[in-house]
Formats: sequence, structure tokens, C-alpha cells
Amino acid sequence: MKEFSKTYDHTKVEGTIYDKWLKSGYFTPENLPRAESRKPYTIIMPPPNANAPSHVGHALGYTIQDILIRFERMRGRKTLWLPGTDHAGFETQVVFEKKLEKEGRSRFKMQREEFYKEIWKYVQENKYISEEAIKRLGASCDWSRNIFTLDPEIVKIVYQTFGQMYKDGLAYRAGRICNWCPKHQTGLSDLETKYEERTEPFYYFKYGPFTIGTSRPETKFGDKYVVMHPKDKRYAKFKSGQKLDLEWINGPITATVVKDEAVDVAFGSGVMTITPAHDPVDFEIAQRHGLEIETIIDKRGRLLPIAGEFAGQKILETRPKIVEKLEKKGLLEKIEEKYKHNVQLCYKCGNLIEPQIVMQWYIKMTEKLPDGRPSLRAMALEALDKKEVEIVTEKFEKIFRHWMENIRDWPISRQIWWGIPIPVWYCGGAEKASGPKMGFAGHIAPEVSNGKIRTYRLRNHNLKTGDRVAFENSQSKLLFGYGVMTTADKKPVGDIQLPDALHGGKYNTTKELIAAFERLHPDRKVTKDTPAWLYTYQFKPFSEQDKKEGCGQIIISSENPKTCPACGGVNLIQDPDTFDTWFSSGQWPFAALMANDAKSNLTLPLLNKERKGEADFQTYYPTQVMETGWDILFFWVARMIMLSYYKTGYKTGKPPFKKVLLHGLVRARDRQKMSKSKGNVTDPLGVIDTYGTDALRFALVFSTAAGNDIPLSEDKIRGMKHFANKLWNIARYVLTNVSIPNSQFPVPKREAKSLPHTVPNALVWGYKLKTITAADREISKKLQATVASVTKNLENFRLHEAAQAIYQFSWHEFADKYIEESKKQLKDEKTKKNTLYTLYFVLTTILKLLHPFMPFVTEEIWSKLDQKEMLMISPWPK
RNA sequence: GGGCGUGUAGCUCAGUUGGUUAGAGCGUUACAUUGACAUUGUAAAGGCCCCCCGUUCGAAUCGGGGCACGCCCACCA
Repeated sequence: MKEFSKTYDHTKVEGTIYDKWLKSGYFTPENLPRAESRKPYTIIMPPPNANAPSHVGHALGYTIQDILIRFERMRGRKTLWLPGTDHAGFETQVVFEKKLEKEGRSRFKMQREEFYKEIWKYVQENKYISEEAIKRLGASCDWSRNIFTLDPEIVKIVYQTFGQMYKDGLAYRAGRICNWCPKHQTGLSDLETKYEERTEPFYYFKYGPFTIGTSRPETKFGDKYVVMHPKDKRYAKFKSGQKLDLEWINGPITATVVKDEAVDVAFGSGVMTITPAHDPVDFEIAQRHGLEIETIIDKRGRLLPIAGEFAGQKILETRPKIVEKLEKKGLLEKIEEKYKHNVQLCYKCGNLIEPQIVMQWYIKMTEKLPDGRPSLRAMALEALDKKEVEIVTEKFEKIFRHWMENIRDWPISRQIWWGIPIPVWYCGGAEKASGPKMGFAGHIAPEVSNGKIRTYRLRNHNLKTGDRVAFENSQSKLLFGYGVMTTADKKPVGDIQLPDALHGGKYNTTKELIAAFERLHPDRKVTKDTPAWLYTYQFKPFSEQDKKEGCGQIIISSENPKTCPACGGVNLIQDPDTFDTWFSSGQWPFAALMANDAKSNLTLPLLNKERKGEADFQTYYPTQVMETGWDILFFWVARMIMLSYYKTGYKTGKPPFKKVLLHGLVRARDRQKMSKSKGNVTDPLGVIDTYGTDALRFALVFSTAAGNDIPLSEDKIRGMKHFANKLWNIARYVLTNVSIPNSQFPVPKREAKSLPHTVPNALVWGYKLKTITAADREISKKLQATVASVTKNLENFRLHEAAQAIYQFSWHEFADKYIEESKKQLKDEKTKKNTLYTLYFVLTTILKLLHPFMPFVTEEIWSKLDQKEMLMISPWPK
């Protein structure tokens, strides 16, 4: 019998227990004594952001995962919980830029290398802090396999996937309108923006014979198209293409009438002017009609020279001045002061999104693969249909499907520096195409060009030599060509002359090219009525260097290529962008395992033997459970399913994970979202200091169904601390019972399999049983029911019910009833031994049942029982 | 506009496929207790399980409608 303090003091226990676990090596599945013959059970930990301060939301996830892992480990599975860290590109860069801002600095005044070095250092520090926090939560993950999304082994896999996607035509580059945050100066996916309702003035201006309405007068400088619905009788006298001279902000302009069905007849005056470069709807209209696109606002959100006297000013500051000017010119008709509408904001900084036309890399979501495999979306949906992947929290399956059905192509490039650089080089250094006609030198997607480089000659357009152009199918919006204009010419628009003399094209006429295209894409008919099927438009070069002529070849390479394989040019320009963080973390389940395979110098902490030949990917994939917050269902889970099926799943039927378990947000007790500004943030480490890890863990999973948001109050955590203490004292009572001298306390000769009076087992206990009381029978029955309930509920991921069952039994059955009764039974010689057996057996069983939830206090009590093995690996009761 | 969900004790929430007297934590009230327990125990109060209709021998649970609230997605110049 060891020392047993009157109350449980977590501060004295948690550190030593965690060290003991670490030293045991049992976090590493290969070290588990019973694991060899058993099936692997794998959970990949959602890698915390490298910038992240600890948050109870994270604590919830780690707790749930640790519960599952400890449960399965005790059940004899070969249990791997793989930890890692996410560089979290944009998120981390935003946090770091805020820090710079406080120091009066800015990334726009820094060299890229310098910036990267600093942020790397910052991330390393935070990574350590975050890992320590995970340890304090008691997480039994395999630290020997700890991995980071920027580890070279991961980057290599990410590059390989990208290259493969490019070859398959899934990854493509296009210049189209995208969400642009002027503060951070990067494009963002739709998921990275949010909407907010604003009440702002809505202005009506005179635009020649029309009245146009707008909430954004500052975008109106370049407006030279006036659009109305083709069936709007009020404007029937205006014909499509008709030119009108009229007075506008900075003097007289010529406007062109456009008829388009996108116009809502009922809204405003039914007439609008368009700003294609800064509005997605306008952009589409411009594309449909082949209109010129003019940029009004620069990447920083300031007006360009087209704005005349307003050039260089920030748009919001300029708005009233422009209205004033228009009013003075007599062009302001009226102002509707309280116009309610939604504005799109950057989800990080809350600044207005200013759509811009930028070259971005995209991943096709809905198009079949060239080898006949279904689209990424279809693969993911099929996985759900076949139940290869199951979303356990079932209400999210519907949400997931709904989102998938409306998915659009995913922009994966970001104009930020913190992240994995896009492994693409553009050949900008060799003069190849020449001749009297305007030429296009560049790349046409493999589906059209058969993967070879060709030079096509374009006739007449507004392009100048050196301009970058993209070819896009005006119907599918898919880009299939990209390159640089080479020489001037003046013939009609819209034709491509083939073959080109230089490369001996396979298609002799445009018709043939179209036919070839259509063979590949039977769903995309190209008709005579869509003359602009090869849509061309002009881009600003993305860098000065880019203006230099080259063959425009796109080279995908994980290492810096020295020369262009197509033309031999040496002036290769690396794509300046980085991948969306989710492009790399979307590959995490297989990448993390494969990368560990690639690390040859790993040694196992306990056995000190190399893990060679132990192919992690072979052994541990597919993983069993993906447990994460529902807020990243689309960001992450969807992408993991799609990318994993693309990479390893479709042919093998291997999903990245079999079950998806989603937990809710941890909220303050009044259901408010926790936020620093509200001052209601619960710091998990603070809670752990005061109440102990076990109390926090139990409070997090107790009495809230999976997937629901969890209101967490200090009262609740305190209550669970009381429970830990109760458990402690149950053990203290059993082990130090005053009336029984220590020497008489029975210690089982081997692991007892069941209660002695349900299946009498004298061999185990070395005693013959004498009198079994009603109380003994009762507690035995209840214990069995509890074991069954906890086991079943854990198997079904109903953690809250398992927790409730064990809590009820321990406190209100065992402590309140049986222990009270035992005080009498121990005084009677006839029932004494039997009572001791029962006390001991029930105690050890509830320690096991409770261990996944409250690992520290249970392991500590266990250590006082003179058991050979640690509780952590002791067999789960049946 | 499209989709998903919630409504149960004063508060926060459980209630697996329909089945005794609907539960827990915290809070409240009374009593007991320093005895394994910075307490804990015993007991109590507190519920038209949002409303209406239906299915059923039987509904908090299933179906339809209504009311209230929340979330996600899309978005009109």
C-alpha cells in the first residue's frame, strides 16, 4: 500500500505520469506488447496551425481523439495517432503580418527571403508551444512520427500530386476574376470570404438617356457598356451594339448598348453599366459579349490613372468626392440613403474584397479525368454512396453533399510568401516565334495540343507583342492555353491559323481543332453561334521580367530547371505564388504516412531500432477516423476525400479515412462564441492548472452529443474536478480501509476476468468465496451493464453517453450504494472477503473504463495497485 | 433565394432503432455528517417534452402543418 493523499492533487501527478507514458514508448504502436497480431487503428491528428495559440476548441478535438485511441489501444489494436503541424500559409502570414504591423513594419517593404526566415523562426517557436499544450492534454500520440507540412518529404509529395494533376489536365492556370483582398494582396477562395449586411447609400446617376443605379460609384470610371434585359420593353428602342455619346465623370464618352439576360428588370431602373474587371457578374457579361475589360482599381485598392484626378486614391475615400463631382455636373438623380445589401469581406481582416482579374492556378472539380476516372467531386460523392467514407455526425452528410453538388473549381494559388512555392517555371527568355503575322507562342493544354508546344498565329486583336494571353472556352470557362504574343498583325478577330510552320501542328484548320476538342469534351459543344469560343483577353504581365519574350512553356518541376526543355531558353521565371494551405493539408492522410516512410533515419524511442521495412503507408492506411471541427468540413475534409481518392483511392477503393467525426464549437456558457474582444475565452492551460487535465477532458465530452456546439462553463469543469476527486477517494477507501490491515488485502494472482461471484474464480483470487450478498449481486449486475454500455457507446462514437454511464455508475451506484453497504459487510467475517474482492474488482474495472476519459488520475491510482502493466495498455474489460 | 438543424426542469444539455414513474450537471429547499471525499450523503421542489393534426395498443421519439430561434451556402448592379 502506497501513500495516498486525502485529496487528488493533479499538479503533482500529471507531469510525471506523462513522462512515464513517454518513456514506456507505448505511444509508438510497434512497441505495444499485445499489438503484433492485431489490426492497426489509425487516427491522423488534424495538424494545428503553426501560429496557433492554444484554445479549448483544439482541446476538444485532441480529447476526443485521445479517448478513441486509448480505448482502442486497451482493446489490443495496433494504435497509431500521428501528430503534426500545419504551416497554415495564409492564416500564419496574417498573424505574422499583424505582428510586423505593430513593429511598424510591412512585408511589402521586405525581401521575400528575409520575411520567410523570420516567419520560419516565429513558427518554430509556436510549434513547440503548441506541442507542449497537446502533451499537457495527455495526448497519447506518437511523437516519433511528428511531422510538419513544410518538411521536404511532404513538399515532395505535394509537388508530385500537382504535377500529376497538371498532366491529367486537372490543374490549370487561368486569368479570371477572383476574390482579392487589397490588404493582404492575395486571391482567396470563396470559402475564405464572408458576407456582411451593410446599409449604405444607393446612387442613381444619369447616363445619357438612362438612369443607372450603383452602390459603388468609384468603379464607374471605365464604364462604357450599358446593359439591359433583351425583353425589357422600356428599352426596346435601343439596339444591341448601338453607340451613344454621353457625358460622364471625366468628360464625354461613347457608350455601347449591350443586351443580356443577367439584368434584373425589376431592380433599380433595369439598366446598369458594368465593371467587368471588378465584379464577377459583370465579368461574365463581358465574356459573353466579348467586351473590352479595363482595370480601374489596382491591387492595393487604389484607383488607376483612368480615374483622372482621383488616381492613386483609396476607393472608399474617393466615393463621396465622385458623387459630389457627378452632382455638380448635374448627373446625380437621387440617393436612396438606406440601401441594404451584402458586401463580401476577407474572412481574416474583414476588409472589403475587391475582385480582380489575376492569373491563378485552379483545380478542376467537376470534369472527368482523361483516363476515364470520374471528376474529383464525383469520386468523393461515390465514396459516400458506397459508404467507403461515412460521416458519422449524420446531419453533416447532407450539408456536405449539398456543398459538393454546387462546388466550383478551386483556386489553389495564393499571392503570399509563407507556404509551399508553386513548382512552376515559365520560359520567358527565348525568342522562338517570329514572322510577319501576329503570333502566339505558348502552351495549349494537352487535351488540345497533345502535350506538345505549338505556335499559333492569331489575326487582329488588341494585343501587343509581349502581352500575355490566355485562351479560354467561353462556355466552359476553362482555360486551355496560355502564352505570349509575339508579333503584330491586322486581320479579323477570332481565327486561329493552323498549322503553324514552326511546330507542324496536327490540326490543319480551326474546325479540326474544334472537332478534336469536342471529342475530348462531348459535353461542351462549340457552335458557330459562339464565335468567341476561343476567347482572348489581355493581361497585365505579372512582373516586369515577364515582358521579355519567351516560348511561354510551363515547366512543372520540383527543382529549379536550368533550361527550358522546349526551346532551350535559360531565362526561366518561377511562379511567384504559393499553394493554398489546404492543397497540402488536403493530402495529409496519405502524405503524412508516406513522408514518414521516406524519413530513413527514424528510430523507435524504446526499442531503439530503425523502422525500416515498416512501411507506414502500407500498414496504417486507410485510417480509421478523421476527427475534426465541422467548421473545416469544406476547407479540409472535402479536399482530403477528393485528393486522396485521386491519388490513391479510386482504383484501390481505399479512402483516406473510414469515418468522419465532427465536433462542434466550444462556446462560452451563454452560448456566445469565444473571442478575445468579448473577453470570454477559456484558456485550456489555465483550466488545466486550476482544475486538472482530467476535469477539462471530462467536462468537454460530458453531456453534449457529437457535432453539437458545447457550452463550457467553469462550473462544469469544477464539477468534473470533484468527480476526479471522488474517484480518488473511492480508491483511497478501497485501498486504505481502516478496518482491514494492509497485509490482508487480497491481491489477485493474475488479471481477473470477471467478478468472482458471477463466475467464481478461486484460482484467480486464491480464496474460496463464502457469502454473496444482494448488494454484491446488484453491483455486479450494474457493473456488467456499465461495461457493455461504455464499450458500445465508445464504439459508436457516443462519447457523451459513455461518459455519463461511467460517471453515474462510479458515483451513484458504486460509491453511494455499494461502498456504503460495504462498510457493514466488512465488519462481518462471513461477507468480508467477498466484499473486498468486489471492491477491488469494481475499482479496477472502473479505472479501465474511465482511463480513456481521465487518463492521469486513473493511471496514478493504478500505479498504487502493484500491477505489472500500466493501465494505459491493460486489457479493456468485457 | 437554396439547404441543414434546434425547441425537454430555473440555467446548460442527454434521451440509440416508438415501450414502465422522462434523466444528468449546476442552481434551489430541508435534514444528516468531519466518518474514503477542499466535503459528501439522504430527501424534496421544479416538466401540457413549443403548438395543432395524424399514424399507432402506445409518441419527447414517426409523418404533415404552424410558431420561434440558430447555422451553412449563394447573392442584385
